[in-house]
Amino acid sequence: MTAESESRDWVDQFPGLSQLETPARQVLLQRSTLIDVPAGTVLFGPGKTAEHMLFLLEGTVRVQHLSDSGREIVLYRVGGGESCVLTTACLMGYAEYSAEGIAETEVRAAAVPRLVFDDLVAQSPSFRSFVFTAFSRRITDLFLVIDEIAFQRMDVRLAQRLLEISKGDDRIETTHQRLAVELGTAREVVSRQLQEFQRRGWIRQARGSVHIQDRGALLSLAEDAAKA
Amino acid sequence: MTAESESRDWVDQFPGLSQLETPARQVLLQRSTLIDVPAGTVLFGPGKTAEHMLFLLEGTVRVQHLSDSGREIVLYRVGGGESCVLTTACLMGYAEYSAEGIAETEVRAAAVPRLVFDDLVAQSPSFRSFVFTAFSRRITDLFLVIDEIAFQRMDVRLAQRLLEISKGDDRIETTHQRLAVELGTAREVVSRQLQEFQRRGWIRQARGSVHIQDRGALLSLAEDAAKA
DNA sequence: GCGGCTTTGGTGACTAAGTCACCGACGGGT
DNA sequence: ACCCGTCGGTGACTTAGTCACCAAAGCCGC
Repeated sequence: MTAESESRDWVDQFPGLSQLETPARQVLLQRSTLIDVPAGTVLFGPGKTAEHMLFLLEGTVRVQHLSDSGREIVLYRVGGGESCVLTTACLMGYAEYSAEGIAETEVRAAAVPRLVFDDLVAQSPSFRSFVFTAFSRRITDLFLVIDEIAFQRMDVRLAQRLLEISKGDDRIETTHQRLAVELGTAREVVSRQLQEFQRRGWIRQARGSVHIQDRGALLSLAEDAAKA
Repeated sequence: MTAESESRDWVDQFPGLSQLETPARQVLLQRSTLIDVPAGTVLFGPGKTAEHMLFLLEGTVRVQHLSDSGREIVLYRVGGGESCVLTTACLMGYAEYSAEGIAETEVRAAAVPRLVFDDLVAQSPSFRSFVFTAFSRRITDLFLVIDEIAFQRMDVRLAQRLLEISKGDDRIETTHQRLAVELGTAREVVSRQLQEFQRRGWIRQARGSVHIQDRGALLSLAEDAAKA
């Protein structure tokens, strides 16, 4: 597959755009730019104005909030086949970013300029639907995040995150501090929970990494949420 | 002012729609319906599909989330001159409500049918801008809610809420249980904090109400957030 | 290879918040 | 007057967050 045909096809990677009308699809493909950025790049953040809407093709972007008090919390992740509504929000609307987006892996994305985005929203019913769907999914997701922070026990949340981050692989490369930011808690709390997990034989710890030993046990703890 | 001229003018109550093009304004006015509902009405909630977008003219709507575990938390309020993006989200997009909206006071609103809404988004640049602004404001608001729940002390949050709810009047008609739902915490926690406030002479309690005695003290506690 | 530095993780002691179980007081109804 | 549901108070306990440190592991320059 040549680079050219690849750049013609990226729209197909978005389930929400499968119904996209041919003219709109043409506009999207012709007036967007493919970009590649290395892991760790800050894609957007306070003070940076967005002039493009991003459609993620590969990789994941972590969106986190920096509180006034200097603490951080991970809000959500955007993966391949999704668009980043936060850039959309700032494209069209209101104020600045109050959160930053960081490439967790190498990221490939299609950048759509502001004016093209606006035009597509006006012209294409299915593009509109895609955009609003993304917004409402994000909002209901945030409701769940709030719920989790307010009412869920830390051990359950930590187990969920470990499983979520590990994605199949049993070895997780991360520090206690980073896990604390994931959950919006303190490093000591994570350290103590991990010790307890290790004591029970569910994980093994090493400097800078966690090794899952008993995925089933973590899973059943993580799913306590449902039964409660 | 007759009922008719009043129904022609409601668009002016929305700062975000001041730039609205005349044809769009006509469509909005002619194809919307004014509704009045008494306090306590559930405007939307799980299982109810929305066929209208709501523009609030008078009153406030409280949006709260019901967690699986049966607990609740107040997410935000929508007041006069604002539109309810959650209904918008569900109009256009994805899934069902995961939250419910309750009229806190008597509410007057303009209801815009789904198709008219879609049409306006397509036709009017400034309507688009209004809608996206509302979405992004809501999302950044939710970020702040998350931040508050995760990192703010309960006494500070309670003081903030008391001031916010009281809006000038020193007498607040509410129960400890309701305040607990506001903050997503337990009733006992609220009771104990209120006792402490009373001990310090900041408030006076009575069954079903709280009387603010020292607004300044509450305010300085509430603003601790900034200095920390 | 050594000495200092930073990053990472461990720990105890304490405070804040949430949970559980229970009680009593108030305020309508009938 | 009595019953009952709502409202608030309380003690005992668990969980989470904070603070102040410390020690071990990697890193870097020399």
